[in-house]
Amino acid sequence: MMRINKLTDYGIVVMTRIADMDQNRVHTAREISEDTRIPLPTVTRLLKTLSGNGLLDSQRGSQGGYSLSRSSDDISVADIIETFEGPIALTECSTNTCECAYETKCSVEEPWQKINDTVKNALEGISLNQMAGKNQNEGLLNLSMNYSGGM
Amino acid sequence: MMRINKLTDYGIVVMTRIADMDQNRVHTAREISEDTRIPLPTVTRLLKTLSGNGLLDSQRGSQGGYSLSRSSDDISVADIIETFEGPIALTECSTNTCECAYETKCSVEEPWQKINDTVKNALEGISLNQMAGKNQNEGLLNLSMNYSGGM
DNA sequence: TTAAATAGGACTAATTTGGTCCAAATTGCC
DNA sequence: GGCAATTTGGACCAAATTAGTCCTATTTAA
Repeated sequence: MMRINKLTDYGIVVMTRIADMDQNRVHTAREISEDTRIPLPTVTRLLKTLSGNGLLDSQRGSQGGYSLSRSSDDISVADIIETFEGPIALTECSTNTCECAYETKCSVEEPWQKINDTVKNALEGISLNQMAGKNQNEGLLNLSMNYSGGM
Repeated sequence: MMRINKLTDYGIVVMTRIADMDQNRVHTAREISEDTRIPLPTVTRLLKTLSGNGLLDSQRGSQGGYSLSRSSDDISVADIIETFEGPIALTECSTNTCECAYETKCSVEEPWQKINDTVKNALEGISLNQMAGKNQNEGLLNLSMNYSGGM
């Protein structure tokens, strides 16, 4: 079904939730778990990953917790996906290590790179801010595709 | 890594290969296997799926084989992906059966639908013809994204 | 000193995926 | 009519990936 992993999905939910929260204080794993109803051990792991990849700042110890490392405008859905799944690459061909067994130079490689770029651009174009509920006015997400006639 | 399944990838390779071949005759599983170097049992299964979903016509018996069911211009990458993986849906939220446990109405649902549509449009915009080697002149793939300011 | 947090990593169960194989049905050809 | 070449349909298993949990160490405020 070509979908992102469940944990990645959760990660986006968690990030969205944090973006919706008070930016002036940190939020604990327990708080986020209760809020999202995602089990605590799982939330803990998500937050560790997000923090380890620089999307969240963490503060240890009592009164510690997590907060966005930068403005929700500056965090994209692609950022979060890549945190959990590595570089966005729909096929091996989309990476630099494409080694198609069946031919010296496979013909689908180049098209795949373009397809991949398109998907990547789409995901980079959506900010966490747009995902968050505090911006529920419509019209924030206005992606559109243009298939231009020329190169 | 958010990638399509290997079998789907193979499926695209197989379809591309068939599109590159002589359209005036059918092609056997064995022929395609030798051509793509994908093991025969696997190719067999791919072709069955593709034929069962209407992307290929099949002719049984001696001298039988497979051929494109319609012009390579009219077959998109999305068609092939959906054949193997079902409807393109990056998350549960992208489907109609979204049942986010953590809230009555999850805030990320609507954005996900738009993200999904964007990706889907991108994949629908690439035809098999564009993937095939016979059109190796550049400039055939010219997807671009427009982030318009308004709704 | 203690309690409340995060950090790091190991571990297992569940699910998905990839790949193979077999028997049946169909069709052309001798 | 019989044989050989095909597709069809489905079962099956091994491998890989993913999801989820748990334990211990470290940090920090009160």
